[in-house]
Amino acid sequence: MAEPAQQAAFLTRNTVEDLPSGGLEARLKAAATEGRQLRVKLGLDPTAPDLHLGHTVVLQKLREFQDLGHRVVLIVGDYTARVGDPSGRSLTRPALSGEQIDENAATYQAQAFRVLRDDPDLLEVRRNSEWLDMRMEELFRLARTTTVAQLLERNDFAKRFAARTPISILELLYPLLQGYDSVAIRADVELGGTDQTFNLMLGRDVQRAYGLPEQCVLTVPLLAGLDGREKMSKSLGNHIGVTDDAGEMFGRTLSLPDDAMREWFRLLGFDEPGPDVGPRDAKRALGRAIVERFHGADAAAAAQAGFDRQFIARDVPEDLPTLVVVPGEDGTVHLPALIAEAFGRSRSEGRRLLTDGGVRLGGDVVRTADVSAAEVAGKVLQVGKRAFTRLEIGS
RNA sequence: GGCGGGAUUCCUGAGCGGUCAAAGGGGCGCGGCUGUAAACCGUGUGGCUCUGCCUUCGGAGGUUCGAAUCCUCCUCCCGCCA
Repeated sequence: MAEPAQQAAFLTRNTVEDLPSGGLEARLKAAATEGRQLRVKLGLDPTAPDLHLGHTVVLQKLREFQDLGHRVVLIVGDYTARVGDPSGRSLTRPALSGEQIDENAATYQAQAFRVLRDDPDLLEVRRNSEWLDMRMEELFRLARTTTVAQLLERNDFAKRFAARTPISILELLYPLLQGYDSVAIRADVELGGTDQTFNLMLGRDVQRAYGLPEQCVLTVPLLAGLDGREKMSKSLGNHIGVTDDAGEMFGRTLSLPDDAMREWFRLLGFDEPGPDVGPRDAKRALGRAIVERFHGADAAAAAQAGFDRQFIARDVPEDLPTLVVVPGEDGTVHLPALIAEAFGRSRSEGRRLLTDGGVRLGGDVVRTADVSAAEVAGKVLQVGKRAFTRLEIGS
């Protein structure tokens, strides 16, 4: 294992804050003296089933800890998810069922393993229902550790309080529950996005109140979404899922605004291309690197080839699905119906697409709703630039 | 407990009782220019058996020839006072 100072320098690369300042190095030294691994905590609430690239930034950092021999403790927030996080505007977010949480949790773990090393010495997966399903008495003890004033220091809360928008008690309790996780697993370090700084720091207070050493806090920047503005989030639809297929990953990456590209390279841990590489090629390199990480080099090459074929050569992709068409009695087919069936849109939308010139048949724009069966047989129906299906006549 | 405000289509946010499937903006779709970038331009954005018809404006009733718009009750949200 490398010297603590070197480790600290390596681990704080591309992070925003290391709190308290220099705390990580001190902790690494102490651990080295005691001859033990650090316990590095990350909590994830299994509220949505899939991880995206944004999550992998912090996972990547955890992986670095693992590579240095430290132990990652991944906490699946099954209990907190069950309560239903009331923050944000999603007033109607329903508390998830136990089964659904179990399912999500399993998916999470599987996806996290695409980044983390699944080695029992280096990874421990825990669920916070193990300790959060506590007696009132214990909750009282936890609640005594923190004052309302402390909680209101959080920017988020402060703003809402000032603006007189509602803050539920449950929301106030959330940071405490998260902090208790740190107590339960005796975290040496906790990681999170910059939006988690307050919660992570509060974990220190909670640990202290329980007579434990306080964890160090390491925050990583939030990865911007595909729009280049908001942080990546599934609900904003600006994400790339870690389970997306290779072509999807590559294509979506290319839609990233240039401004956000540098940051993506950095946060995702890829080497930036030199200054002589133009933005177009740099982004293609980024796309390949991303696909390669999750699907391998062959898939990355194939994804790029497929992309070039489809969008540069304007050719139809390989392996397109076939839709069997049954003509009407008069021997014609109704295109809006086909569009609806093939691409999951409504017939009305299909009609609009036709009049807007967004539909191609065998490469040529069609604007008529009804065409003869002979005209469509064996041809490729295309909507927009991305949706294709081959048409075959059936009976 | 008292008083007041609100619930509109993906989001936001307009909406004299008829001309409202419902303004504007955002987002998104399609088209153009391009590098599936940005910026910009055009266009569309409930459904359908589509010159019309059907279902939508928190829920249930009611008034009316006619209601997103008026009344009643209900549910939920918010603020102020206690």
